[in-house]
Amino acid sequence: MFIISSSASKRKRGGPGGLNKVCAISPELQTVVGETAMSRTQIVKQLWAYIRQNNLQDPDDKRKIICNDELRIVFGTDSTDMFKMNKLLAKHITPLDPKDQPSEAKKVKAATAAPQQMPTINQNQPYVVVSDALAKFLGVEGTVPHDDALKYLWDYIKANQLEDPASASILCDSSLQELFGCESIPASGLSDLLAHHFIQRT
DNA sequence: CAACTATTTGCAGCCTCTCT
DNA sequence: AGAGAGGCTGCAAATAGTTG
Repeated sequence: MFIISSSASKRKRGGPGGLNKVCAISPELQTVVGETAMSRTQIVKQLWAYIRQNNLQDPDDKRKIICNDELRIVFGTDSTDMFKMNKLLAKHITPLDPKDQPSEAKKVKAATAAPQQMPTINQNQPYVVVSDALAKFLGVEGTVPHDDALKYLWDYIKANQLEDPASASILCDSSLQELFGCESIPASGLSDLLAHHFIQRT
């Protein structure tokens, strides 16, 4: 967080690839992050969300991670730390078919085109005014950070075990049915459905 | 080929503010 | 004015692909 604000001018290089490249996720790791393919950064993000959700951080040293049964299968150890975690993650991340990569990279590249004209990356994370139904679901008064809404939704889905890995879909409980108006939704379409509840950016 | 990209928390150093 | 306390900022570490 501080790195971006302090040295944004210094960090002009890098790009859509690297850690932002979408990779395939092993079945073991899929049970934790709930996706079949994600970028490394997203995987790490989801993993930390999972760790917090299940209180798997060592109280004495929050960089250390105590593995539950699922993480033990993934990492093959009872405990690890945030640095080793990235190393162990590499075993569960494999590059997607090269044919698929250009389009994805292109998409991100297009989004970051003309970087000299774009002030900072933080401007891509505005607050959005959400529908009453979503505001009620999230427990907010009407506005919410765009990314946090999706994150909260995933946290809720995982907490209530609403994922169906077999069909890569999400089973809607009463709250989600009220929000989305259907009994199940494809995991890949979650962000699109969520976007329907965004009224305007602030 | 080095730098950059994202993510996390702890630690060190610097700066500012308040109190004596 | 000097000293102490507290807050803020930046770096460290791992990962690998992309870019200049």
